[in-house]
Amino acid sequence: MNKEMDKTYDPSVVEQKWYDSWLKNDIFSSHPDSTRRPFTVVIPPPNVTGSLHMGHALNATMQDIIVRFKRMQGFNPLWVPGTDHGGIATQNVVEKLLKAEGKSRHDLGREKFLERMWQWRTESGDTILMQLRRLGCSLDWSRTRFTMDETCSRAVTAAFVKLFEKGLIYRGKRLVNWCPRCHTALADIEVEHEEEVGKLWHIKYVLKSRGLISLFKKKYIVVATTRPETMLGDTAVAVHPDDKRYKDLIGSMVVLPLIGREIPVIADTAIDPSFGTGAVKVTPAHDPVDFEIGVRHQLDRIEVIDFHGKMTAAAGEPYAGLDRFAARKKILNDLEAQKLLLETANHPHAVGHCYRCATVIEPLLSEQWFLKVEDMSRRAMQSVADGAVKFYPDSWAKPCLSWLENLRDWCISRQIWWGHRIPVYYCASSSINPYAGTRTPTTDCAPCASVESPAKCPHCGGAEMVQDADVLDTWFSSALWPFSVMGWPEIADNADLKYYYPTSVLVTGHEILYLWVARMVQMGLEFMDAVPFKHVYIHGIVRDKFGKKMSKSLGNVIDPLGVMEKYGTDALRFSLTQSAAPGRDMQLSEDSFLSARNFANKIWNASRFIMMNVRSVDWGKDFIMAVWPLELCDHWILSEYRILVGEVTVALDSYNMDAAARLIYEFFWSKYCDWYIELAKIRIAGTDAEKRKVALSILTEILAGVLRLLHPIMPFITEEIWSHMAELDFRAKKGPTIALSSWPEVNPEKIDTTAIARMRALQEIVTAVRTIRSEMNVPPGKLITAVINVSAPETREMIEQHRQYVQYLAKLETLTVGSALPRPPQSAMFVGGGIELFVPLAGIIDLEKEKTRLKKESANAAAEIERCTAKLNNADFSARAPASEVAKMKARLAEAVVKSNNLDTTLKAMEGR
RNA sequence: GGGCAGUUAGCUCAGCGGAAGAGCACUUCCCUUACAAGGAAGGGGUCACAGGUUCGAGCCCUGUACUGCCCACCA
Repeated sequence: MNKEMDKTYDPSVVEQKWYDSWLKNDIFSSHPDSTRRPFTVVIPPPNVTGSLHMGHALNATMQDIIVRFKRMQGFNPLWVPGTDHGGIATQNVVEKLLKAEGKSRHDLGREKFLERMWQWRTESGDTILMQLRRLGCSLDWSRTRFTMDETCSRAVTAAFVKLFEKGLIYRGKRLVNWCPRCHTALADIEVEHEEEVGKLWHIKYVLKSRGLISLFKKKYIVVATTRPETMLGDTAVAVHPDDKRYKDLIGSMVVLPLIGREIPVIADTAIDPSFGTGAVKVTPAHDPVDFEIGVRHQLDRIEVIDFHGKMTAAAGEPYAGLDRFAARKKILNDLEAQKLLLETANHPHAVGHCYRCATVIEPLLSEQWFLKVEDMSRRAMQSVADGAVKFYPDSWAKPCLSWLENLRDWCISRQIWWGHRIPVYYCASSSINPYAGTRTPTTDCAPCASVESPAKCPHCGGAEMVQDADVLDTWFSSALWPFSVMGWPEIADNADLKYYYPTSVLVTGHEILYLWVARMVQMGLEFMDAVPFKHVYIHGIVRDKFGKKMSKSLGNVIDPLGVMEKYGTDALRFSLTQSAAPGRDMQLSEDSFLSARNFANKIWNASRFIMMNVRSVDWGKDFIMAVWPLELCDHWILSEYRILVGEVTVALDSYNMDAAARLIYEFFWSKYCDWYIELAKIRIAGTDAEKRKVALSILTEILAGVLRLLHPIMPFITEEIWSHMAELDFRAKKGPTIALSSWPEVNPEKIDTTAIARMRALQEIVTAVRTIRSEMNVPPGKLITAVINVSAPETREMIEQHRQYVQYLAKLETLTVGSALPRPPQSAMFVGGGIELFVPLAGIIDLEKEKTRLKKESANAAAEIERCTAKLNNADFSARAPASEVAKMKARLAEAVVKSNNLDTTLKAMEGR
């Protein structure tokens, strides 16, 4: 550990070493411990199909920051890792593999196919978990869960049975969102609506002659539709009951074009008379609104599209067997040919797509299992409303509430094979058994839900039971995650559940707020009688530099693994953290990693410099901290550090990780490195061994503090540097790994505002000299002299006392301080902060250039005088603004006046010369 | 159609009631023994627009315009 540090920070040699070390020392695992407060986080389980993308990296980094922060604060943190089986998505992946072999899942059969699925999951399912290790995540790997493992599966079955027995789960033939490609039903929320410019076709439905044609003004009624193919299943035409145009047609019959079926004109208030023609074709089997109308008017439901998206036999010749879009085309042609197509208008409208494969969703009638959500939603809303679940940022509470409020029953059955099979069993002889085939039912036994496969029918004792073929929506198991990972439904002796539940915070992106977060709240309340998490921290979505969502298909993804490879994991983490304003999406480009990488290198080199010098000192037996006496810059940097610690702690406590990152960056680079290290060099290079120790002590103390503040964000580099500080005894008190060191605590009362003000004044002088140097092209290395006039005696004395700071930083050979020293000939000038500064530059100075510069300054001063005067002359300002503001303004004016006078005097003298 | 964000330097974003900030990019100078992945200095902004509140407004209020996202059964 005592070896010299390399000249640049090389993440590749460091990261693996420390992660292994953390694992070896078992510092991430957590056990219930009544003497410590728990802090629990469950990871949003990534799909087993996944490889780590930027969204995962951001999400995991945010959680790791919080968890590491809490660990250092002395909590007993538990962060549970795991993966989601990812139902449809994962099955699609394996089906694609099969397809490449020229096979379908049906060729294999359910059992063989599932074997194949498990094989795949065993081979590839842990990839993303390995990648989370690479990211440095402090997850308790001994608790790794998978939604389809034994623990989680038991919870899923138990939850289903409980809900079933409570009467909240029911089966029914409903209109559901069907994906013809994935061949399964989807929940409402799994349908993605996309605005598309479609067509609105106006079609003529001819009225049936009743022998009293003259009674009608019109011979036909025009309906408007975006989906003409569904007309084959029309069983009515609906108009609004108060629509004068159609009032007298209600009750009459029209002839369905192409088919010739006679259907009634009905009145329903669901119709908006102002849209289209005000007359709507009603297809109860293929449209949710029409379905409802159909229920109200007892209309037939004619199913004309099948589960593959093809027209059924019921659609009639010549359409039967055609794909739905081909049928649409043909129908339009046929209507056109019969002069029944009156108008084709462009019509932007939202079209539903499958969230897994983007196929256009087809509303179809089918038998599905539903979960009644009304009561659960009500309780969830209550929790959000009364703050039992608190959102960060809280602007997400309202959308969450309104989603819960408008929630309809959840379709939980899926017609795929990969997932938790629905634990419902039918008596084989029952009329209810959907899998009876040609068998003649002999009983009416109701199906039962059961954790174990029942040996016989609980109703008739029949020995043959058939399990439902469907599996549960993958989000059903996800919804149980916060307690299923801890072994629910085991409650009695479940120490984990007692200790760790409810979890402390859930960290996630807003794209799965409803899909997942809201449902966990519902399920947590239902089964645990307590919210699953107290806080929800919502971070943004990672976008590319053009603001587009990163996706493989767009080809704009930045691979986090590549970034880690190229810039280091800490650079990736810092970069993500810095841009992660709560709730706001972030645009990421390659540049941001570069600056984070540079920051890491800066930390590295500052540390290298300090350690190099620390080692060159003979400390005696121990490394002694805080050796007296301290001087101004020590008080200053300690004060700035104390401010920093307070601000970073507040930021992390309120999930403002971005602010924490920026605060540390700013302090470390612009204060600690740019000023303090430079000033400390005076003592480090000096001959006074005691002073040298003081400077190095403070440098080390603050470095150790900053490393700890930074550790949650940049775990690897901080640990590596920490290890290089191994021989310093203060470290022993703070733990063998920085991950278990204590979070810095400071006494805010010790913040020395005078020291801060004084340093600011000195910095201003240094900057002024440097500016003059730069403007007059004086090389940085060339020693020059300066003369300062200061009117205030205490400031003068302060500068005298710290002249060395100024001389060292501004590279001044001599510095003369006085109150009314004359302007040296051929000198450049600066006025400000109560001082007048001259830099004699005989032979170097360009007097014309200097005059121009001073004139500009003079004009600025004049403008300032005007501004301040105007403000002070405003009676309302003096009367209403706080006294401190008025005083500040007066001081500003006074300074500007002095500045202006000094500049003008000098300018006059220069003119006269 | 509803809702929620955003609009500040060329780019990415901080600041959210009392003198316009950072990083990157740009210009000039510097390989000064921590760091050229660096140092010093500099140029660049009527803080989207219009009203209002206030002694005072990027900052609060009300509209408007764009941009993005979420929700929604106008066929």
